[in-house]
Amino acid sequence: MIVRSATPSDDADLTARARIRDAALARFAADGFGAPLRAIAADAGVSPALVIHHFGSKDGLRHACDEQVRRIVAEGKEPVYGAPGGHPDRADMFALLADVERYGVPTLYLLRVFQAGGDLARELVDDMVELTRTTLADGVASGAVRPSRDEDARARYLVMLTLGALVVDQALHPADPGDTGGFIRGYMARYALPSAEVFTEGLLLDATMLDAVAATWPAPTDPTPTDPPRTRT
Amino acid sequence: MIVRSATPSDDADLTARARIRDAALARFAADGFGAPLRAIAADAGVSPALVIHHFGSKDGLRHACDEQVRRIVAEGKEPVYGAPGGHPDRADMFALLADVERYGVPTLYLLRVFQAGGDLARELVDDMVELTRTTLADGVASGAVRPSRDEDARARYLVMLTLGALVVDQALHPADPGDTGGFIRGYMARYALPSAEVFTEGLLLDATMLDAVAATWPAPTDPTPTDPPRTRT
DNA sequence: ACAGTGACTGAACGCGTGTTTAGTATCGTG
DNA sequence: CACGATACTAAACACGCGTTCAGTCACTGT
Repeated sequence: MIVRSATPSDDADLTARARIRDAALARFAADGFGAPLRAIAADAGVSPALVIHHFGSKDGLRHACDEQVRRIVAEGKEPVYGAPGGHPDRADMFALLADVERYGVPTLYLLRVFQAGGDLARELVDDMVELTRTTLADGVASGAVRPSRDEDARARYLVMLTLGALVVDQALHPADPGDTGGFIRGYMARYALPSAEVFTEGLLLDATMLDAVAATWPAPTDPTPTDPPRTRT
Repeated sequence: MIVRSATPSDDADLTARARIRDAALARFAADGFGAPLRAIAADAGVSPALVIHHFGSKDGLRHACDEQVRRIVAEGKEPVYGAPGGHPDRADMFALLADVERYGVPTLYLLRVFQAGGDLARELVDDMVELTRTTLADGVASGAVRPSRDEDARARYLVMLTLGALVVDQALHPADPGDTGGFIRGYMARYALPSAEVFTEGLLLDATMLDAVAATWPAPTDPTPTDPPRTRT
């Protein structure tokens, strides 16, 4: 059993283990998960062997980074969403966005996660879809959001759209590792206006394409099989 | 020139160089650009040394694949857009989409390109942005598309959104290498409806967020194109 | 004082990578 | 036929990777 009596839990962030983890987070965020272990060790000022000693393997290090960023996300989400199932507070959300310098590295790390795919990415996307779904449902109930023919599909699609744009933007114009917050601010400066525009006003003025699409890929009927198989055309 | 024969494999009548190129295209599409040269050589039924002999290096092979997919895109675009600068024909566009089985591998290859970033990705995205810009301008002129406060930014944002969703969807749910068309059809089945819905009807019912965003990030008064920030060290 | 334990390192190992080399078969052309 | 160029391969090479190993150091409990 390992007991860390000499160091308080808060000082744990100063241990070599934490230094390695943070260096890996930054490296992975900057260069992707193909970044060499030796580079991470050099960033942390330790030998490659020590990384293995503390984390067992590169996968173990990756896992520790995942857990760390999960922790950061949870603690950043907490003031915005309050208790689990709570509703987002927009003022706190903007405050969080303004504090983007603090969350720049974890954000870029997450973009690398979504870029690379894998189990954690699927899990996080599912979480975001669920969060978006409930938030949109609240909006629909309060009259702020237009109802959809398929709320689940819309929530997932919106997550894929916004996440994907961030991922590709990062792939196309890699963020300066020294100014991780600049990436987010630049993204906002470029896309905030068209984003707000498209999502409030729409894009197409006539519904011919929507009708054609709705006829070709109809929305799923109610999950209860009491409805007739024929959906509205 | 080349006559297809009833050989067990359609590749048998291609030259080794073309066979290697096609094998690389499929491998890169399936596994990304980190795919080992030896695997590509095995797929093509040749030795790794022959790949180098024909393409000089792995980068050379990658470049040949880029050129090939560029050719395929051009010849697929030609009946839809006609002469350079022509306007898209929607009927031909749907015909092209129906022929997705034929273009499945090049499409997935392109998604890998956008996922990995790099010069080709930037170039292709710029092309697509330009194409989208003119197409949207036509739509605005004909009254089919709503005007924007910043047409350039909107065109770029729409390209990033739709491309990004495809890239992330592929990263999260890798396509079956044996059924590359299934990925596209599945994507359509899942997202065509919410896509058409969002882009014709919009999402938000009141413009408070749009107003706030327009005040924080106003549209450029002068239509000077915003150059992407080059912050590489 | 003294074993014990964990942090830590330099050097090496095994492996997979892209690439090179030397050599063989095959083809086109004088 | 002769011969040079091309297609092609087996084997080896050089290198970077994650990982292992043997050993040193510092600290801790008995």
